Amino acid sequence: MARDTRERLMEAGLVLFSRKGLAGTTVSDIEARAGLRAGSGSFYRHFASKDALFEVVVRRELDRYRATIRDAEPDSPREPREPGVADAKVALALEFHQTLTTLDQLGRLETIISRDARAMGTLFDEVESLYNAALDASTHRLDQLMKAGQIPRRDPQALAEMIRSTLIGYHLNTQSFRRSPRRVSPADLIATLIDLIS
Amino acid sequence: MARDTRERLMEAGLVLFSRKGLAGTTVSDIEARAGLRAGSGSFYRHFASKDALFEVVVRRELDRYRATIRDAEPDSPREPREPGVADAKVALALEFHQTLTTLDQLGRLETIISRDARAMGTLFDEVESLYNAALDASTHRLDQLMKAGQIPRRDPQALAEMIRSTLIGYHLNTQSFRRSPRRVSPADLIATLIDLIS
DNA sequence: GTCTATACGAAGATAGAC
DNA sequence: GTCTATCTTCGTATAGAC
Repeated sequence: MARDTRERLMEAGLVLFSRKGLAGTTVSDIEARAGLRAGSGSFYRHFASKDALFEVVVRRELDRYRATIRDAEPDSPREPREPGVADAKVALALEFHQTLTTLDQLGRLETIISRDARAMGTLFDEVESLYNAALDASTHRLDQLMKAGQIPRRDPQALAEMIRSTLIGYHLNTQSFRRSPRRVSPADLIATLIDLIS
Repeated sequence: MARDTRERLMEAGLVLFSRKGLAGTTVSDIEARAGLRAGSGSFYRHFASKDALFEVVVRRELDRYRATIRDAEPDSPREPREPGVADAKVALALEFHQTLTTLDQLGRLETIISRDARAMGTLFDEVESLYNAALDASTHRLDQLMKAGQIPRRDPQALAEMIRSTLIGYHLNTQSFRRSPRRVSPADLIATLIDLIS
């Protein structure tokens, strides 16, 4: 038992909520997974209720999400000076790849959201605004690339939405249907996307 | 009470399973929504158990899905003779629009799948193969368009996967975050997609 | 075919020993 | 801080009256 019990309970909750949903997860399940005796009320020495744990877990994942985004996006909007078209492609590829990685890391939160959005209460609004912020940032970046003549001019908002839809759709698909030999790799998808945009 | 009770129970189950999941839905909920007294066991005069209803409901939606696909895709792979590039664009737009409509109609099954895939047992495999069949059909169509010189040549499989990801991602996004004035309409999305492909 | 009433078990939650 | 034991609530499911 390396980490303390409260920590293990949160980790267990995260996994189980994403797998079986809030209603489908019992406190006994959580105790068992955290190394406690299932059915003993030991859980309640650490959290007031199952719902309380749920909120704590979701909030923490949300904070992690924010941190990941902050890290991925340094405060200064790096504008490469005199960038070539190739640079733009590389930058876009990196950005798309980063988004997929983030989605992977945050997969559990993603799953919890799609499953128990209604149980999340106000936290749901935070997720939504975070999502919209990311979309706005993407729109802005695409707009700049267009103005710089690095990619053809189109409706930047529609394009941003399309790209985000693609990445999220791909992510969710590979989550639901985990085809063993994935027919189209993330690299292939991104390459196609870049090819189309530029 | 226009339709008979069994029918109303199935309808109620469909709605509630997609909203709150299998575990989150109680038989009493279902009874109430079907116009029966909640808590009376009247449900059990029509179905052996909650799980039994779940299977029946999912199977019926699956059959509807198949029927929708069959209707949307006439048996003869209509190959327009001497088609212009404009024709190809129109055909693609119609196809994408059709896909979004289907996803909308089948939204509840979609939600149930993403929520309770594990509870679906062998039905899940049927959904997956259906999904893959649709993807293969799309790949084939794109390949033909490329060979006919109507759209630029690319990896048809990657392109098909990308398009499908986009449509599903868009659909799920607008489901989860129902922004009232949708920032990018389905038409905008499709237009962007077509613009990029051709 | 729906109701009231109820048996039964599963799950949430608490008390108190160690 | 975890355990055993227990209480309570709720949900599944059945029995039998109407």
